[in-house]
Amino acid sequence: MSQTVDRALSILPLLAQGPADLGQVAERLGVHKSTALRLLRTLHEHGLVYRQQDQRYRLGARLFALAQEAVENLDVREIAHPHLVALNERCGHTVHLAVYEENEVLYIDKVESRYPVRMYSRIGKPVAITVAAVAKLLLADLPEADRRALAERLDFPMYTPRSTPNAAAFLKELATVREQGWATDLGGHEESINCVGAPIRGADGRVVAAMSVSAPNVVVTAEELLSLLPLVRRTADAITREYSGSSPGRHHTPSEDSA
Amino acid sequence: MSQTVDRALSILPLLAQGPADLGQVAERLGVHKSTALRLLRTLHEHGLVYRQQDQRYRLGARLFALAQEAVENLDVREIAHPHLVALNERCGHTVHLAVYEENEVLYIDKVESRYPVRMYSRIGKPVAITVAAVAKLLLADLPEADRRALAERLDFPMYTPRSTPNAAAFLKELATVREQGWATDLGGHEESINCVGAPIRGADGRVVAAMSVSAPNVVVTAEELLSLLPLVRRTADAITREYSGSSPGRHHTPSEDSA
DNA sequence: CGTGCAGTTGCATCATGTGCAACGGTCATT
DNA sequence: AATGACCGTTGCACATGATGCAACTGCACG
Repeated sequence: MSQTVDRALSILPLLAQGPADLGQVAERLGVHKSTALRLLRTLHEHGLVYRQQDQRYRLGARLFALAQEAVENLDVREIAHPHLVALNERCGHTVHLAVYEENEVLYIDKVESRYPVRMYSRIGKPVAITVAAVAKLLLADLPEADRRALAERLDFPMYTPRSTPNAAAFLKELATVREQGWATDLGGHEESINCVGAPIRGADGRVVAAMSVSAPNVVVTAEELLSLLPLVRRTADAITREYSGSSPGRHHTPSEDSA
Repeated sequence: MSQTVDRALSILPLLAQGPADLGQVAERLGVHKSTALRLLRTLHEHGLVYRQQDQRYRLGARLFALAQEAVENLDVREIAHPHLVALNERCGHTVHLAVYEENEVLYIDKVESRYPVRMYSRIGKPVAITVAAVAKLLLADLPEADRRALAERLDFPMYTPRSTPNAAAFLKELATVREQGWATDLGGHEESINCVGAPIRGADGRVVAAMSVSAPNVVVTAEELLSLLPLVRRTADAITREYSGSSPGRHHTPSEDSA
């Protein structure tokens, strides 16, 4: 909507692919060098872009700062974290928390076995949206039309023989997940890794986040992992209760909304 | 330099503090609501900003994607990583890799004991620039004038009684580090954590990154950790050799540059 | 010593971003 | 129920501010 800003922001993904000099930026943007220069300077002032010794530009540090601050401030994450830690202490496995946003699913917290290490290593990276338990949970809650539209648009990479193969199977899986209120990923992403997950809901009943417990085959069998399901669901429900109950001050009104 | 872009980008740190609605954004930007709307829409189209159900805006997922891609593409990181892993396998402790940029020091890689987990949990967060071993290494290499100017500008929080107390002590410490070619942090940030670090240099001899090994008191004493210094230095030197030698294709000319 | 290339600057033009005022929807008040 | 306040949204006329050009600089290379 705003040409100048639009052009400036287009520079970011361009630089994400690797450093580029002024000429390259101008060319790939389709603008005059002087224009590109001014845009880059503005980005630079805000720290989003950094100029290395060879004069080429690359993405800057402030970007990390922003991403960091953003994730720190997510209400759900804050509320959920202690619950995730507690769950991890009881079962010992890796615990994930994820949200859905604009056709992407991303992890916003993770508790690793033993160490309570928040690791954002996969943030931003395309999560295996067609197979991950948390992805199924988040997508299952979308209105049917959206689910259908999304399924059509997706690729279905066969990470393993047990990966979701196509849109039809995916939609069926989502329907199941939607009905039963929990989800699994049994070797669909990595042959030897299984997950069980449950949804976290807002005051209006809609799924706002999803959590899962993951463990490799060699530690516990899929059956053993599934036996944790009640515990996982109880944890998710506890988070749901706290989240939908305690934050009426944050949201304008915790009621309405339909779309 | 470009007013429109400048305003748009100013929205990001604003939203990093927490979600805000249109009115708040417009007010804090000092522009008309309709202007703020158009800027937000543009940011939204690029995924940098997300609109939650209550219509308020917060930072978007693409931000993480960009930060992620950016860090993935850092040459030093790529080259250093296997060396860091090898070092970790030999000594078992946590290994960090950091760079300096625009008055900030940030971690770009980390190898945790046992697990080769890349953890960006501290990326973007103000690293304890006055005490961390890697920070000292990176800052020690700046031209003296810059060091002095920076030291004046800094705060010197006393994380522990052993933290660097003031600018004078800091500059002295940097001089020492500069001369000896390695640095430590003995309980200066967390009472029980010690670190030893060494610099990684580019072809021109300037410090481009720094690495360190950290371990808690309870596992190894400071003396024991210091005994790892030769190993740490050898690792850093190995990275230096590979980095300054092998990448003549990436940089225009691996020679010149002085500023 | 000249040629070519990349980054930078100043400037005239007009495209673009701007603020205003008016509309529509939702919620709170009387 | 009806009223009023508030917030997001739209269309528009104006002039601010972004654009591309051309000329200048500094550097590297032949």
